[in-house]
Amino acid sequence: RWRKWQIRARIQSSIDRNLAQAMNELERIGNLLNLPKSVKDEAALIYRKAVEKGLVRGRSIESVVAAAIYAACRRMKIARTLDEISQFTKANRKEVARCYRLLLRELDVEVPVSDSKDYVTRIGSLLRLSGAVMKTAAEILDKAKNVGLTAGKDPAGLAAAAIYIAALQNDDRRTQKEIAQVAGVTEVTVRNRYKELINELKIQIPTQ
Amino acid sequence: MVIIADSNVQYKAVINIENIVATVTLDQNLDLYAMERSIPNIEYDPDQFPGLIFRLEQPKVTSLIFKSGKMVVTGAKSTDELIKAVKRIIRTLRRYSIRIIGKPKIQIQNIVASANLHVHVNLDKAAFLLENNMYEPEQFPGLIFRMDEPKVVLLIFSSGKMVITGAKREDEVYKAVKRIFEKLNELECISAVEEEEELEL
DNA sequence: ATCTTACTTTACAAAGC
DNA sequence: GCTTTAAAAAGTAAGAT
Repeated sequence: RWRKWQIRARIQSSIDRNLAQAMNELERIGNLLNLPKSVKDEAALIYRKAVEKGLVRGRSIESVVAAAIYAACRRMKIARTLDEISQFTKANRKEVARCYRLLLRELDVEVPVSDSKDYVTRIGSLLRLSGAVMKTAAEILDKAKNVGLTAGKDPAGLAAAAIYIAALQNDDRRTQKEIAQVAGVTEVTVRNRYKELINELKIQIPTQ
Repeated sequence: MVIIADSNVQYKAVINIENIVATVTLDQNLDLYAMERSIPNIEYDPDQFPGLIFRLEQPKVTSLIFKSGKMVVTGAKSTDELIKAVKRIIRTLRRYSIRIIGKPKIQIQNIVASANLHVHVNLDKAAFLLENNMYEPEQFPGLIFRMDEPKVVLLIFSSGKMVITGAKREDEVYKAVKRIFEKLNELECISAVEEEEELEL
């Protein structure tokens, strides 16, 4: 009936208004994170699903947008931590993480387990490392995963340690400090992962 | 501590009940201000939290007491300990001339347990094959699995150790551990722990 | 560099904001 | 949703020594 059509139209317009505001936020945060258009498009798709399912009610548009961005990054294999993303919102990491979990549970969005090799790409580009170093780091991470060294560990910390080793092996020494900083982990974590990788994978470090 | 050994499958789990959360209902209202005045070592700050905090040393539990006469008791490691603790709490209240009428109704709301399967668990594979799971190593090292029957949540670590929570009866804990072992085994997400490693624990 | 303390996750109730 | 309580798992973090 007319009434029903009217209700539907009203709901649609509220969704449209929400989407319009969300797309602005998405564009803003996405640009601050230097995300490619493909990731922003993917995040927009995820966000649209969330609004249509009414998941944004009672939550800030901004934190759901941030969660959608995080999910999109994971799907597109563009490494960004929840901390990096939430720093551009008024919400904290915990709130964005809460929204992310909601998206995972309520939407049919498949998100692969985060891959430390994606962080090699991320850290590598920030430090302008050579392809050779990144390739070596990726190989180290593959071996580590095969022997069960990576389970439960922060992929950013694993990638940082692998890069530290790979850089040494390729005569392009980087300090644990600079790697830790761009990876978003502490030096202690890099050191711990480093020791473990060296010992368990029997990696020889060029002595200097 | 309960050790379960099953001859059919090579299944050996060490299970520990770590914490029981229960509610206790006293059919009467309580004057928390009067209690705070007369009972020593009590915390009561209604601006911060509506409940009064009372810690019992033996058995070591903590109870939150509300003016409605309802309480929450946490920290017990067994049902016996929980019942003993509730009796002592009420005896203590009476000792400080707080009138308690009738007998308390105790309801277990949640049981938290830990278990060790003594195997390595391939979390990446489990995350891919198990339903209703979440594995976000950036956020937390354990895989979170929501089991339907018994309805509990398990935090599974690659070491084969785990946390089981959400159970309302102890047998649900044992059932859940047995079930997750069988499930992980069927999905081939389990591998033996080296004897050397086994010994160090 | 290593130690200690503390926070991440899970479930659950209570009464009130 | 938050506040408070308890407890485990393993990883990470922060501040002190």
